[in-house]
Amino acid sequence: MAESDTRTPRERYRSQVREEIKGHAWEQIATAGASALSLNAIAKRMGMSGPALYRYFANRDELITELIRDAYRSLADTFRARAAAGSDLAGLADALRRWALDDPQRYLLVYGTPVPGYQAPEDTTRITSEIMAVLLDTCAAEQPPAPPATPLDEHLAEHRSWAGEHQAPPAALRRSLAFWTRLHGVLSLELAGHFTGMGLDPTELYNAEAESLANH
Amino acid sequence: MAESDTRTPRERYRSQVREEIKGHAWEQIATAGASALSLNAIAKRMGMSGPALYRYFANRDELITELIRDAYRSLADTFRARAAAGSDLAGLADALRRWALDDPQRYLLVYGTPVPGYQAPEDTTRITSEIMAVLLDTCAAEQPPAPPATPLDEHLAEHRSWAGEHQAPPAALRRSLAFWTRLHGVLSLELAGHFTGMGLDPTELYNAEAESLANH
DNA sequence: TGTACATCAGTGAACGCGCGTTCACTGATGTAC
DNA sequence: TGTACATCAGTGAACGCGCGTTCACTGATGTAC
Repeated sequence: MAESDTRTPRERYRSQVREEIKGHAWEQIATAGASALSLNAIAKRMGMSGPALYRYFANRDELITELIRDAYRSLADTFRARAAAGSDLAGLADALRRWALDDPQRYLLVYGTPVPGYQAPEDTTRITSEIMAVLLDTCAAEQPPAPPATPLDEHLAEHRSWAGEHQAPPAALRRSLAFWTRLHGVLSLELAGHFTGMGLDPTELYNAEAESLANH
Repeated sequence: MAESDTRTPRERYRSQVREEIKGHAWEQIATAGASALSLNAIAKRMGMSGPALYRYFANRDELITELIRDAYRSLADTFRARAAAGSDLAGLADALRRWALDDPQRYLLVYGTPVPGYQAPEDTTRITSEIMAVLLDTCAAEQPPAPPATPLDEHLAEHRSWAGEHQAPPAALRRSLAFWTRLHGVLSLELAGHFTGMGLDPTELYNAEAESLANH
């Protein structure tokens, strides 16, 4: 595992500071949201002057892009690790929920209201494909008995480019998408605070959806 | 219908300008998002000086609060109108989707990433109750035959404060929540742009969810 | 091992900008007699 | 119908603020001989 680090000390230092900057960026996002992210404020907390950060990121957008990319990556890695450990659909649902609740602002940066005018880097769609591939694998592996065909299956049979080269049957495509949209439905309402004051536990809702997806 | 307007000309003028301000606020939100809403910018577009707006709103937060309230109200009114016209569950799903797509930023202001530090006015929970009441009525009215009891029903039986005085059976509570979370799931992913590049039509997903809710 | 040079991290001053918000004021509109 | 006064919409100047970003610079670190 421990490969020798062939980078020069300067290169190591650079990436170390970059990581530190990103760490402070996440802290700031956690308390004030992504729209309030400020390079000057990060520098101040690091005990540096504002312009110093421009040695590490070309500008504010590049930093945000990097944070978004990392967020996508961490979810994809989480999913892959779970699947590699032999997890079933319910396990993936659990992984998604933990990932979201572990750092709500990270979830919201990816799945919340898009920053207007800002467009995500293109490799995010590639990472999304990775995530969907794990989902498709799992859905295809544990297809429940006799899944009835639905009208949606027809549409998906003709629009399956998002599944890439994956050979999943229509029912698996449909289940993957239902997994994705239903669980995000509970999560996004929960993280936006729409269950507070309703006097019920979103976890119960989430688990019920996950279970219904696993058995249905 | 046409009640006599007992307000003085000045009062009428005031509320007219207030509405005009809100109109420009929505335009601005539509193009740059809620976080970029600026009183000065609104004033400039109206051909007024910045401080003039303080005759109509105490500050920026009060304006945003008013916009959020209006957004909630418009959805509740839409729902009630549909239900009053004898709509079924599928009709409500359609109403929700139209309302969301008609003005995505209005949807996102209510159901998107919350503005950090800002807390919604308390009467929004009351309006949400109105919306849920319409949903519960509809679900209770067209209960599908022999709905099987689920573990979630137990939880909801003990946590039904959000349903107010509504006497809906457990299955109706469950169906209402599923309606709410599943349709928001498709909508929020769609409006955040997570289906672009996937090569499928979110409308098909949405309709399939709506139909599955109506028949199941 | 020591010296000469190049690289590069970080600083401090400065730029223009737009923001929310206050204040004292002008001028038009409405009200009371 | 006309005059005196009060109300109130809107202005312009000013406040302090923090933002992203540039630039010329210092000083430490690494490299070549």
